[in-house]
Amino acid sequence: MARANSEDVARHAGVSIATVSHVINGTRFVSEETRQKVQDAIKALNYRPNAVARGLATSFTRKIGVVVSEIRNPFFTATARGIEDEVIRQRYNIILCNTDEDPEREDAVLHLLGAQQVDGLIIAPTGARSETLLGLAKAGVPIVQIDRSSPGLDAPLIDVNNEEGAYQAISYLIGLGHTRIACLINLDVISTQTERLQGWERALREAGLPVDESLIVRADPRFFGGTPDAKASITRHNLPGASEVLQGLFTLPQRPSAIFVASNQLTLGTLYAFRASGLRCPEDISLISFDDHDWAPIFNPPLTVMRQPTYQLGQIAAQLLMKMINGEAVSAPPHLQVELIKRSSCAPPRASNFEGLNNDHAKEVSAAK
Amino acid sequence: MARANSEDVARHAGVSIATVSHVINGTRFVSEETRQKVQDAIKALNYRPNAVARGLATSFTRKIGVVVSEIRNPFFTATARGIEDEVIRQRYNIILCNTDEDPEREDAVLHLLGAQQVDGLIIAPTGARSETLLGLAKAGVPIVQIDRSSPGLDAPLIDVNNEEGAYQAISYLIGLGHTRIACLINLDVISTQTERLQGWERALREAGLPVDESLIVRADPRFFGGTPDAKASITRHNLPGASEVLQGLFTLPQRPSAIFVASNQLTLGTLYAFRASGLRCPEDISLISFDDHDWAPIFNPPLTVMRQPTYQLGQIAAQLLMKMINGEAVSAPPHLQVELIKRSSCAPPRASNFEGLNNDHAKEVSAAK
DNA sequence: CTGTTAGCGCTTTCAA
DNA sequence: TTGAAAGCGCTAACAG
Repeated sequence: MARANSEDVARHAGVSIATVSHVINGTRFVSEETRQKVQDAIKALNYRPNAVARGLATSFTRKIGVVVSEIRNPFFTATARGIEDEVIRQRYNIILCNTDEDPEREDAVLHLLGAQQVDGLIIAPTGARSETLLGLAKAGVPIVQIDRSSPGLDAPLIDVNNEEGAYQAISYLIGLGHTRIACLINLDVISTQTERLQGWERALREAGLPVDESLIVRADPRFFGGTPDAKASITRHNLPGASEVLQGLFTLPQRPSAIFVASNQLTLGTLYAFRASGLRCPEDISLISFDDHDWAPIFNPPLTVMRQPTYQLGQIAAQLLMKMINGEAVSAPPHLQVELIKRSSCAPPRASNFEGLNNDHAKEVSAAK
Repeated sequence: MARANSEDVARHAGVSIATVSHVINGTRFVSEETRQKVQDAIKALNYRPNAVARGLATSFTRKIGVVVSEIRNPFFTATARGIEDEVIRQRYNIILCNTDEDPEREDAVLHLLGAQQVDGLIIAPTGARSETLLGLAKAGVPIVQIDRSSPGLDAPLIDVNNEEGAYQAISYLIGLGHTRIACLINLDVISTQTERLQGWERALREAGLPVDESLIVRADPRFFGGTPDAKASITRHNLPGASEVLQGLFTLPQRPSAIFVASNQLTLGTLYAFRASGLRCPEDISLISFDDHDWAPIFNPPLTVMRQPTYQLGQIAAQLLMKMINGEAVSAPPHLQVELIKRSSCAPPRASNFEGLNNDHAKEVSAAK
């Protein structure tokens, strides 16, 4: 049962193929009578226009590319959902691709997306400069960047006020009385991470606190925590590895009394490390992290976080892209705002943190090895 | 800077357009010499074949549709990732669509996908019979179902042994000494839910335990828990609503000593309800639920779950679909196996569950109203 | 108010 | 070993 095409419809309705096209697209006047005949024929033959043929003729394919590092990262999951909800209303589809922060894979998917003639692109670029991406831009493909920006690319970026958000988070901790606040980030080729690091530093400086480089810790971004699933294909390091990074910090003579986690992918690993080191949160150490999680409010302790409007971020990116596709002028939008959600993982530091207890923990940790 | 097409390449290389096509696709012999000229021209012009034109000519678009109810459900997120990893190797892309378990939206996305001439479809269908889906199947579009099956559709289904998994979960609880085990499910038009309910019932019967219908509770499947994000557009009920459903159960004269949650979307809501009712897990009530979460191992208590191989499920579905697209014969694959992950949310029931403590809780709850 | 026709960029017979 | 040319299904001048 081959699908009918517009010629079949035209024949069935006794009109020309052009008329069929025009009643479908409402692109020129058609008398009520013929319009009805065409509609009937369409129904009778169960005709569905072929978007591929249309795409070839018009150069509009009604598909956009959505490129993220990892769809399992809840940040991107929500963003992708926001995008889809937005574009589906205009009968657009999204082609979803993952890069794993790997410039090679990014390159590969961009080539495919280019070949597919997507009408536009929403991308969370890897940190690396991408000639392929620049080429797409030069070829006239509308592009919107999300979360971070790609070197050399002139395309609107939808992101949050990372520097300010981090500044607020650290200031909150300082207000609680903390003076040694660690900062955990992942890849520093990702602009969000460096921006948040800057916010950390500015807050400390403005408070007249020392900026101790040893409190900056980097960990593998591909760590998602419990890894209940088969993620071996993309996971370089496993659980103990991520935990170890933090444990080095926790056995410092002057252990930090609080930790700021700049990446949602690192939060679970941090919580694991607390547990492995026997640190209680917030009694022994406070925690504030970027991104909320649906389990955060009922975790023990409920997590204080910097929430990002992820779904909305996707929506806005999609709205902007659709405008660009429609040839409308667009202006660079302002940062979205992060929001401090105070729950219970931050508390004033206890005096004991800096004395006996700290040493006890250090002993426990060494004993565990 | 318009993109070069095969004609440009042909001209530049001094050969025919047909030859260009053949060197690109390796579809007939071309002398080493001309092949080289073509390759050079391709490089010089930075030529990229247009997949849309190719799709029109060959009727293979190298796109497959992936239809899930909600990409933010971690089950589908992982599945989608498994699919993408699998198909990207064959230079296929996925078009991702959400249905929200809404037959109308399902219908809409299926129409779009059909128009886009996808080479195949992987779908977690809503419970409703879909003429559009059946039409696609009849039109010869290869289809693989995941997680659940659509009424009347004859397409391979990749799922887990739901009935058996539920049976194992309940048997485990019975082995611990539980006799009143509640079963929380969502939409009973979804086959996974009814299958798990059947497993619950069989385990009880085989153990000679009473099957008390009042222990079967249905809750809104669109509940994701803390909803840190703007999900208003798809969420019918809010937090208190979901919690209430459970609280009715917990104030029963003979409160269950354990609860089996048949949907990962209901787990967070259950944990909220525990908290709201002042029930400690596992001291007052045991919990076992379908699907693992990355936060489950470090939750308080660490959650005992029935883990599903989600990523692998996607991979297998994609492998099967690619075979179908390539015209290979495929046979219905066996169920994937769920795995009981024992952590700490299940414990033997305490005598007090059935006496004083129970009434205390009932009082607390009524007092709270 | 409607029909004819030339593409869109590629694949694929059929010839040579 | 290669080329010419007819589509794939649709849109959009151009004509009437």
